[in-house]
Amino acid sequence: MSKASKLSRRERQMMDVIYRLGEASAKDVMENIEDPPSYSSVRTLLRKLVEKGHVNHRESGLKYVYYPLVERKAASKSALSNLVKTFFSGSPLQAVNSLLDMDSNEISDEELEHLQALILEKKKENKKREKTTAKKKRGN
Amino acid sequence: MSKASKLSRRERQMMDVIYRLGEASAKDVMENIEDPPSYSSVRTLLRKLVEKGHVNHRESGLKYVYYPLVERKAASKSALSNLVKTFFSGSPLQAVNSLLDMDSNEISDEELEHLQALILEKKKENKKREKTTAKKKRGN
DNA sequence: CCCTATGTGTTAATTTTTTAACATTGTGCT
DNA sequence: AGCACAATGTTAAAAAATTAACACATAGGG
Repeated sequence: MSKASKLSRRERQMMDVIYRLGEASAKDVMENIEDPPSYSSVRTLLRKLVEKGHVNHRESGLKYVYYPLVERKAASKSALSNLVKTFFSGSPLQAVNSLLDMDSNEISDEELEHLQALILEKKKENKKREKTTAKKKRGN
Repeated sequence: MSKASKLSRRERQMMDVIYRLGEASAKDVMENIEDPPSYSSVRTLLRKLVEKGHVNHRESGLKYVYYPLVERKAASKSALSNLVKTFFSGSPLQAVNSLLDMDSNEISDEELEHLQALILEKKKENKKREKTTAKKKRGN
């Protein structure tokens, strides 16, 4: 399992905020949690996240700004993969389906075309794979 | 925020297992958590999840089988929506992109065509929306 | 019937998480 | 310099989560 699965509830909420904002001060974090704990708690937890190696901070003027140590991209992949396993029987496609169906979601023509291009690429890959599979069969 | 964000670490792990399996006995849950707590703990937590209204159980022979009270579909949407906000700037499309790129992921031609069909539908919807927007503009 | 295996229920101790209170530090302004 | 402000650091109390230990119930095999 990934690091993420070991986070306590508050730690998880805070990591989410940090990923969402890219980087965040204690104040930022607090303002972006619903039902936030006290400022003091936020700071304590941030320090704990540093200790545990989930984030680091740099000084920015007076204050600290915290940023994740696992890159957003890597973290998102891991999170997605987890979600797909949990809710979509391990099929990313089912997840895609669900995403496209999300209302509140107006995808522009441009974006749709980009997607189409991606799909075409995938199809090409499939054809390639087909060939090599055929080769193998002949080999047997 | 959704119910899910209030779960403790163990509770979250257990809910994940229950969603993944559809339904699960205490033993099932335990066997599907890495670094699992003791059997006793699992049972205690399951009872807590019942109290809190996250799951219910039915008797199956001797044992209890637990199932989620929020349907998988609803829960998955909520989880996806969250993940999209956290890691993809609120753009489901970016998430789709990432999903399609997940290696370990061979999508069949059939599935790809299904996706293409979906995209075409979306495009149609866009055209419709364009029209109504145009109307509005004339109205102003 | 009796024993064992496999369940659950209850309770209390332990550990971790969360919170609050107080101390300290540095900057900028008057 | 002296004050107010906005930060962080430290410590200990309070609350919540996690664990373990023990009690009880029932089915099945010998």
